[in-house]
Amino acid sequence: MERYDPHAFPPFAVTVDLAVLTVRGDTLQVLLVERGQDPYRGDWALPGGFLLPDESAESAARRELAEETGLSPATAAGLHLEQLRTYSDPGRDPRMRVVSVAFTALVPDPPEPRGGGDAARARWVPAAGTGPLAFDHVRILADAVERVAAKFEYTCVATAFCPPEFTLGELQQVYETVWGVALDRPNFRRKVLATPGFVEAVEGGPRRTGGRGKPAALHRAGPARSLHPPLLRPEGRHP
Amino acid sequence: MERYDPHAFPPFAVTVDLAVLTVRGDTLQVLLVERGQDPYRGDWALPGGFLLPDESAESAARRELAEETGLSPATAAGLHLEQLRTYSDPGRDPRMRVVSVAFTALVPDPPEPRGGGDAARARWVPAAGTGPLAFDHVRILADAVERVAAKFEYTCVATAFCPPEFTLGELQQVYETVWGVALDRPNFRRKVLATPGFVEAVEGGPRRTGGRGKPAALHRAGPARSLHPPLLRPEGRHP
DNA sequence: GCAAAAGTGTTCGCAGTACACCCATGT
DNA sequence: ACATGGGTGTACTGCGAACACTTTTGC
Repeated sequence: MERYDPHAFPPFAVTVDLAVLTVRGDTLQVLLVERGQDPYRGDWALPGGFLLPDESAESAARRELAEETGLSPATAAGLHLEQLRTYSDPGRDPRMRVVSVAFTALVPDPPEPRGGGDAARARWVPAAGTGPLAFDHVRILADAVERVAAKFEYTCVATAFCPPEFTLGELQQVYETVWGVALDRPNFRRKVLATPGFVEAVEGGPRRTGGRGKPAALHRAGPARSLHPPLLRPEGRHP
Repeated sequence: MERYDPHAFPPFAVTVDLAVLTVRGDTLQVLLVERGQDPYRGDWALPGGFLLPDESAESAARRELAEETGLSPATAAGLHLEQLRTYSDPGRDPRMRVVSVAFTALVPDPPEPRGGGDAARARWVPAAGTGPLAFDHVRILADAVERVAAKFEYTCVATAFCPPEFTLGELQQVYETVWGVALDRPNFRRKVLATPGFVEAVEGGPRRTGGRGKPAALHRAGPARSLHPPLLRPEGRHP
């Protein structure tokens, strides 16, 4: 930094890109928007945009998240948002040098697709096997999915995919979807309940989920953020 | 991104900052440079610098790493370098908007301090309890140290702190230093050897380390990058 | 009654823990 | 001889895997 004239630095554009993930039914889905401008006009891409002059990447990401999901800023403020990594290869944007700070957002099921804000169109698609995406977004998406799957092992973020109150069956469904494996229900249940602060029981009547079967007890996300000992994927796969 | 004129984006300066860590004896140390220019002239800071117009953040980080450590580019190319996260708060640089991509580098002990390249002076200092640093570098350093400690649990990066050939005692010393705890030697040994690809035995004569004691067998870092099951810190502490 | 989902109990094996103990070298 | 660090063996314990079983609902 010492040998540069502060007024002669090479200028870059800085953007944020968001991998907004949700679990719907038994598939992990990602929010994509259709690009309305060149380059990649008409292609699908991760939502994102330029940093404004006076905001941090985190602020920009949360602003974009609220715009693209169509949620109120108050609701969007509570969503789980986490920096993934920064992509800076020259040539990743054909127009100019763009450095992009990528984020992963985990949202509970029902935020309706809605082509909110400015994006031409927006939709949820399965995160595995999206077609080609604009820029290097296929790689960003792959990194995001792998990171989330890895984080499930030693953190409590899985509850970010669940509504405020959820059953242990729903939480297990989230794990099984993200990991793509079946888990033993009794063991999963014990493991979760044995971790202090992972989930908290909700007093009051249980509810039925799909109607059939015994009504399940409801739980809330607890204050814990990490899982000790971790909950490891059956066939330990770490790339 | 759609509503912006490509030629009217807000410009930012982009830098890389490096937390270059090593284990010397029984302390984790970080490489600091003395700033030769305002702002923070005369203060200590993490090494780093601006991105050149045609390089990625990774390239810039490796270039700076070679310059600051004074190692040959060929040697520096083999060092463990990993993106940490990006710091973008407005006001983190008093002059202008600077977005910094931070990296963590792990180097084996003996790369001599050397105030290489352009930095006025450079020195190794204990990573815990450095005085105040320039910019937000105290926070970057803290994030780097915590990340490394966490990675030791489920990856094989610890060998990056060791020379090409090392003893299991040295590897254990690295773990104990980074975690700040004592480990049981027989159990550590079995755990490491039971993980395929973590370390490989070197044929040929054993060597003595400090002279005293039984000569230890030498090992090389193996091809494995992850640890399954993980090697957990005794008092599971994850912030 | 039957299917489906929640919830409980129990057995088994293995991995991590905590040691005791032997080996090889320098002083 | 003894201190120092390397290396091996072993008994105990607790968690996770696997699976049987009971409970409560909708149809």
